[in-house]
Amino acid sequence: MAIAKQYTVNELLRRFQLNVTDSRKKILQLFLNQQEALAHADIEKKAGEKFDRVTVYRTLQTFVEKGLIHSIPTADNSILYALCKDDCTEGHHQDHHIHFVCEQCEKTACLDQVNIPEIKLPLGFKKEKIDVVISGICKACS
Amino acid sequence: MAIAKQYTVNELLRRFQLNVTDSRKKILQLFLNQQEALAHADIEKKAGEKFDRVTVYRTLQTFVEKGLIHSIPTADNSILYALCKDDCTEGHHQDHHIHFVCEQCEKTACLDQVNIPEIKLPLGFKKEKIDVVISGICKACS
DNA sequence: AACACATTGCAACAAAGTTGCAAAAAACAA
DNA sequence: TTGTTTTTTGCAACTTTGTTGCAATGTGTT
Repeated sequence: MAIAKQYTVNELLRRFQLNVTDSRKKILQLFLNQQEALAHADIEKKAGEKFDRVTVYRTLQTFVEKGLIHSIPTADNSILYALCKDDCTEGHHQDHHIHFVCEQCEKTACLDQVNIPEIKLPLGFKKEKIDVVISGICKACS
Repeated sequence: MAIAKQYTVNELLRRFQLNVTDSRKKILQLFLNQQEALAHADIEKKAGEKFDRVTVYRTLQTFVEKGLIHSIPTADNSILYALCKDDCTEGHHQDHHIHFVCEQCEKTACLDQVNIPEIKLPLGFKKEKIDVVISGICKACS
């Protein structure tokens, strides 16, 4: 299901079969307003009025399960979350885009334009999902 | 610097300019005996006699800094460690191999044979480092 | 052996994440 | 709208994970 800006937060939540609540609206809005990926801590801080830490955990988990956002593991052992641009469905994320981590501004973005070339695995290995994280200097910083 | 099995643990530690201690020998031996990547928790458990949690943290950190092992971030927000097969040097890891996570046995391995194809980034982005994690079913499980 | 230096383990702490449960809010039905 | 059911929230208590300072111990060197 595609997440496009023409939908309101309420409409989006409905489309993803989620009850419309305050925390979900605020947190989803955060993602819509934002280019780069967000960490749990960012969300706790930026979500305007403060929600309980537990609520943020549970909201993110729900969003991932329903396919609104996907998670990106990072080198420093934390998880970032970003909106799923398209064809992510409940339980199965198609992250066929790459993630770019800027070493200067430390922001992480999804590069939707870039395709991941086919990678041939040795005999016997079956590929289900591929995650590519490239770090370097982003467009804004160079 | 290449890590080959013909060297003893002691020799390896010396070569990487590390003092030879009990915990370092035991932990390095663990990695040498093992195909797949290890999590901090695995190491605490498997390291025969128990070392303090702090010692394990510090030993792993030292090994990463000196280039004996490299770390692999995982989707469930934990870090795995694996031996560096070759050309990793102090402070700079050349992880030009991919990591494969089996969804069945949950083991993570480095596929050294597989090369990462060139990925063209949009104008303005400068690539420094690339991490590829593929999940699916491994050879042993299929 | 004696020295300098590096490493360890303990304790205390900080941060991150989880669970159960009662209260509050949302959805649903009449 | 009102009442009923179901979902979500926030709190408290807890577990797990990771960090820091420091005294004691171990390692390398002469």
